[in-house]
Amino acid sequence: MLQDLDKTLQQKGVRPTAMRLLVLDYLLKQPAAVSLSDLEAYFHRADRITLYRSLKTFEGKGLVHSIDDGSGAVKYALCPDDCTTLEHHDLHVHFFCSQCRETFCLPKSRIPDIALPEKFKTEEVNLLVKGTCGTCSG
Amino acid sequence: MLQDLDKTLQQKGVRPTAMRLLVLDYLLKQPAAVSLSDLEAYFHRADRITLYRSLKTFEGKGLVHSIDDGSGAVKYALCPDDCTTLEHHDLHVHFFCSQCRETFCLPKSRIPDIALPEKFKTEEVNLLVKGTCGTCSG
DNA sequence: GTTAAAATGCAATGCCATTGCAGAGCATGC
DNA sequence: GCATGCTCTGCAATGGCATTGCATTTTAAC
Ligand SMILES: [Mn+2]
Ligand SMILES: [Mn+2]
Ligand SMILES: [Zn+2]
Ligand SMILES: [Zn+2]
Repeated sequence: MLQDLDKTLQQKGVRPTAMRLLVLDYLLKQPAAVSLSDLEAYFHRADRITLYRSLKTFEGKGLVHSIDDGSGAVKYALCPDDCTTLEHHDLHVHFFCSQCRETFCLPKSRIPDIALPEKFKTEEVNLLVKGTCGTCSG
Repeated sequence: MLQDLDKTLQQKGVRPTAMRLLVLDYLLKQPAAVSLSDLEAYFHRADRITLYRSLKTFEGKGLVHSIDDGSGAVKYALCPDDCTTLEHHDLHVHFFCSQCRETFCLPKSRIPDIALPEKFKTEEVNLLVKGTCGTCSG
């Protein structure tokens, strides 16, 4: 179990420290994206900055991607396996529930191609849907 | 000319003060969305908070809409005529140029319908494209 | 075990958004 | 014209979040 986590980190080129293993373990169990404050609340004995840097390291190595859901705090969610340092393949929709304020990755909702004016070149597309999630509308 | 601005504000239920007329005039002349800092830099003699509240008032009355382009500062752009206090019709794409860091409304690029999982309900959709704008790629 | 590199903990900073409050400006009715 | 009440404005203060510097600890490599 911890072995698996260890291996996951190694494969992405992240050195598996105690804190990083705990953070990864936590991330794997979350149904929704997490903010730094979420992490801080859960690991109340850990230093905020260390948690921050864990996330940043993970992001840089293609382990998580960041999501700006407009809530004021950036959130993070695990990437699909094929993300790397150089390339993030998170071209999926993000959903922010205004009820529970959770943010979800919707990998099945792909982002359609967008027609842009002449000469405009796309590098990255972010699509954020706000509304009520399945749980809250149930 | 100033008459026109005056009328525009009145129609949206915004009382036309000196500052608001100046801000509206400025907004009308911008090809790209503006941040509070932009306003502050231009109206260097005006108070930042007053400018801030002008934008907020405009936003509340359907005169401008706000855009979170991920640059850290919220930007504002004039709404289409049919926006009101209650309803914003800015279901268009926003484009952030990573070169010049300007943000543009692309009203002609409509946002396609997004297929969501069962029970998820859409209230609002934000689509932000990052890349290189026409001017910078020219 | 020694040593260099990487990670951590703590303090400090900076930027942006937002609010409270007192004074100025404006519109209205008398 | 003048008093009155409401809105707008200016200034100060606050709070949240992201980010960095630096000294110390931990880890990995030799
Ligand atoms: Mn995602
Ligand atoms: Mn727009
Ligand atoms: Zn919800
Ligand atoms: Zn550009």
